[in-house]
Amino acid sequence: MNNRKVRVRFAPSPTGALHIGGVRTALYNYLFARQNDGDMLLRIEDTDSTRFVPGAEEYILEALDWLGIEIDEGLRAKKDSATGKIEIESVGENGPYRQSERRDIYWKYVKYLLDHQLAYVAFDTPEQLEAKRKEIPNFQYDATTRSMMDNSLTCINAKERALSGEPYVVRFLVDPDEEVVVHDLIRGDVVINSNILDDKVLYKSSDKLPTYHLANIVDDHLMGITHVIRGEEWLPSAPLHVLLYRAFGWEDTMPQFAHLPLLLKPDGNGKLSKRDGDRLGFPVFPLEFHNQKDGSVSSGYRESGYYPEAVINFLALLGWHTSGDQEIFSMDDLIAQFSLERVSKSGAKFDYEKGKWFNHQYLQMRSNEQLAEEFRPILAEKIGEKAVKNIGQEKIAKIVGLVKERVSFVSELWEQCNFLFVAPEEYDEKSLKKRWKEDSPKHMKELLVLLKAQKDWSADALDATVLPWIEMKEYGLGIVMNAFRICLVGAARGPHIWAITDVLGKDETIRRVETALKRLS
RNA sequence: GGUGCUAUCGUCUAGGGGUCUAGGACAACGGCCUCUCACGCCGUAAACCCGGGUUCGAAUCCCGGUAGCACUACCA
Repeated sequence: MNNRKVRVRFAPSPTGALHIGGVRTALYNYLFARQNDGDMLLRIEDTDSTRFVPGAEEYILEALDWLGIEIDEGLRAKKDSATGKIEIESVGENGPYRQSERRDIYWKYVKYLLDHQLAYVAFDTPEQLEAKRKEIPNFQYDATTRSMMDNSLTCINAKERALSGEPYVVRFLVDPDEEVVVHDLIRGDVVINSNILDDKVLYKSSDKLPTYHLANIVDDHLMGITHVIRGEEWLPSAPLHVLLYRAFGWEDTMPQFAHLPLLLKPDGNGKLSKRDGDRLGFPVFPLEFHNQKDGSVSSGYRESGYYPEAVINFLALLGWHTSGDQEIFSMDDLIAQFSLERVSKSGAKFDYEKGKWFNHQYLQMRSNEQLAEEFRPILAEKIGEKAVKNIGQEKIAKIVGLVKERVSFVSELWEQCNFLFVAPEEYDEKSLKKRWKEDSPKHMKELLVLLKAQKDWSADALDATVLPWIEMKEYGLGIVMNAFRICLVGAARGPHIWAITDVLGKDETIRRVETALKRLS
């Protein structure tokens, strides 16, 4: 058991977009697999056909692909090099990797349980169960109640009824008064008395599919899964899973469990939900999702301008931390340093502000050339493709380098540097009030003369011309420079003034001062 | 209601009997830098849920309480 190759799986349900909490679960699985030279599998758990959402599978796979979470076995995204469209490919010998395609496999195991009196057939309809729940407070289908229900334990002709097509389910027969121990890698031993467990439905004849619990155990066993790393919401059903492994006689190869703390709402308490994102204005999904079932559109981190590395880094630290002070982790850092033992036990509130900070960090690490490339489409939208071409990548990179430290997202670049591409249309009132003085027009007129005569337009040369003049006239550096800045930028903001004149060039600089003089005198 | 899990600054967390007058990061606030706005740098404020016990000594171990969360489906 200890010598087995580490194999973990991420097993989402295709019921919609992949929630950010699910992404973190996938990430931790991936980190654990990579760290131990193991395999990361992806299996689709679609045993509830009624909840299937078209496109969800593709979405999940594409999201993991975008984030750099690689799948070794099972279903994964394959990008068509020609069209860029995402296709699904299946790799590995243990398929199919979609539970709905594994019907035949499961029946064998259901039969085994039935044949060994470890499970039984029940005919109670949902309505009857509902009535029972109303009739008896805290009703539970278990050792204390199964004898009064309609099942193969209480009727003689169960086989005939089932064969005749009467709908039935198969329930797990849970023995009472047993202390079931679940060893959890994060929480230690969790002991639960089997009395509180109910006889879970393992299989329904209506669609010939098992429920999650049965399919999950059978697949994990068949696929050689060694570690089950999943959300804390599964902890209460873990004892049932242990019992199932035991029933099948698979205890010696039963995976180890690790139940991850939940991602909580930023405000108040409770699990982070899609609604919270809508309400508070941040995405809870990695990619934008167009729900084909209900037509809704949900925003995604990718479309909001996040870098996958930033999302990974942010998510990794929501529930896990090293003993040191390191905050920035590349995927390789995480693989090297991650450990399940250091995962927190308590839920983590989702702090969107910190997510922004991470993106800021990663944006600063990018080269100006890279950023210029990313900024280009936005710029083209603002000033036209032709103008962008005329300016050239090199100059755009230079401009981006001037302002990148002020932004967290590429999309914020435009508002920080628009004045370097387009002359100001109007002048910010607040800036004028504070920085445009009575003498400013006079100052600007004199400055204009100086600028026009200037041959060397380098920052140093301009500095050497303008500063002594201000000093000699005793105008005050701040007063002149800020007025000058208003002429060029339209407000009291932006990079160093000589960086601006450098980008603008002599002609444009002079033109802007003249325009301002005309409008502000 | 039942069962389980959890509990350190507003948030993510470090710490696992003495080194804790509790460390880091985000956010907040203040200062420095400076022609502006940012960035950056420096600093300030900010926490051991409560009560018992064990111990010379408890944020740390134990018990109880409280609170929060999760689960309690022919959903996953």
